[in-house]
Amino acid sequence: MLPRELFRKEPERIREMLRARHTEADLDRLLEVDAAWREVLVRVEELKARRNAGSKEIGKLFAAGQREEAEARKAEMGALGEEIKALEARARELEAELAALELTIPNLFHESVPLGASEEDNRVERSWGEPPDFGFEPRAHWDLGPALGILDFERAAKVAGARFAVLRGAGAALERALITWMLDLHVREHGYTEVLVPYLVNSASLEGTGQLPKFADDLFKVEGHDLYLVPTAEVPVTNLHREEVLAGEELPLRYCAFTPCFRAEAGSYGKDVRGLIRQHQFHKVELVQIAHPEASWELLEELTGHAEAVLQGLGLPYRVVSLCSGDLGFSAARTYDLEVWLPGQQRYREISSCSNFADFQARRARIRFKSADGGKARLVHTLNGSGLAIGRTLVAVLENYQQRDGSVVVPEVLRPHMGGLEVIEP
RNA sequence: GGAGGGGUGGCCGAGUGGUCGAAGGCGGCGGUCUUGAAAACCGCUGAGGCGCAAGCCUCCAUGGGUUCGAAUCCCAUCCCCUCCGCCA
Repeated sequence: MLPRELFRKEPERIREMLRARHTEADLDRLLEVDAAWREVLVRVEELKARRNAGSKEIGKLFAAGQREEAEARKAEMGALGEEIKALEARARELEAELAALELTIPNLFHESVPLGASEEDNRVERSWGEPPDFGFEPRAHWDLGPALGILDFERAAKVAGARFAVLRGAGAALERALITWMLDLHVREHGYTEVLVPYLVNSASLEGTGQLPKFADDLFKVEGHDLYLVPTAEVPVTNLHREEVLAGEELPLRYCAFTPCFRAEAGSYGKDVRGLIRQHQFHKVELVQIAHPEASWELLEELTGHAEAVLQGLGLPYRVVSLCSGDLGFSAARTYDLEVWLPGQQRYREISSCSNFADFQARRARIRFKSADGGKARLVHTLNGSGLAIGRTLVAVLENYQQRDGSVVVPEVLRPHMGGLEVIEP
């Protein structure tokens, strides 16, 4: 959500942003409704001021025993009340429409964001590691996994449907090792506080971080309840501090959380239908920071580094990409994607997305801070990034550590978490 | 699921129809005192919106209603606590 002043004072800036994002929003209607709402509001408040003064007088007249005079005023105020009620209803209507429109406007983006229409225009910032040279034709994980007996898509389809997977034996252990190792790394090396949060969240939380109202189709909703399966830990973790005023000194708050993530993936039919890349349910270790506005851009670099440290620790080649204006998420002001090399597909694939939302989420979720030296409460900046998506990391490990005979070497850092296992064999 | 109790400012807590945006306390800020600090004492200290401005309007869980006037009365919903039931 953007500040209303901005719509009023600099609508052209917003129009320009919408163009650069290659997205549509009814800004004209928003401006029209805003003007109408303010007009009605001024009239309502005038009438209310009169009624308040009148009512106060009635109290005094009764106290003074002037009953007749008081009754006359009562009749007068009664008529006023009817008028107020009608105008107020109109004002409420307009404000509701304004609020709804406001939620459909995406965030302004940082000046460093490259302009462009699609992921073709994203900018590669740097890369790390070399794609391995196998000396044989590397296989994709959807061949490797089932052959090793650690991945079963068919039985997953039977118990749930498409876009689900069953991990088995060393596969399940590998997933679990990745989760534990990543959490430990962020907690012990990077100074994050681990939190374990609800996997079902209410609609207020989803509005706070920007998934609702625009992206309801991407979510799984629990029938008969105001509850949704979390699409990412970003939602419960950022909303931990919704409607709070934090102490400036304790910023930044750094949280990491492991959660399953559930996504309906509506509109991605036919995309990544094979393998673990795009699932209705996957695991993710998420990093969330709640920051002082002056520190957030630097913290985005830092947080991205924390996610990179995971890939480096696992020895997985990757590159860092700046999302262009057209590819940027609705709430993000700037995003770095980490893309890991997948030998089975001979391409880089997104494995982490690290964003600064500036005050966009904070305004929706009313997360503010106050400095010890007084002053007004100000909006915080929020950031988050995957550190990392576990399923895709498992894919990357299988494909990058495969051997000619179809076995997979376990990355060294994970071995202590897998009972010392060094190689996954059929 | 059943019965009962409750949701008030950064926090705790009083307030059952008008003078209440709300006592008191804690915390915070400023001051007096002090070499400095603590203690003590004094003062200040909620948020949002509209308006060029003076100023006005909202906000006591949320949404409706009654009334000239609602934190206070009525209805609905949500959340928390206690007990009972069920249950990993």
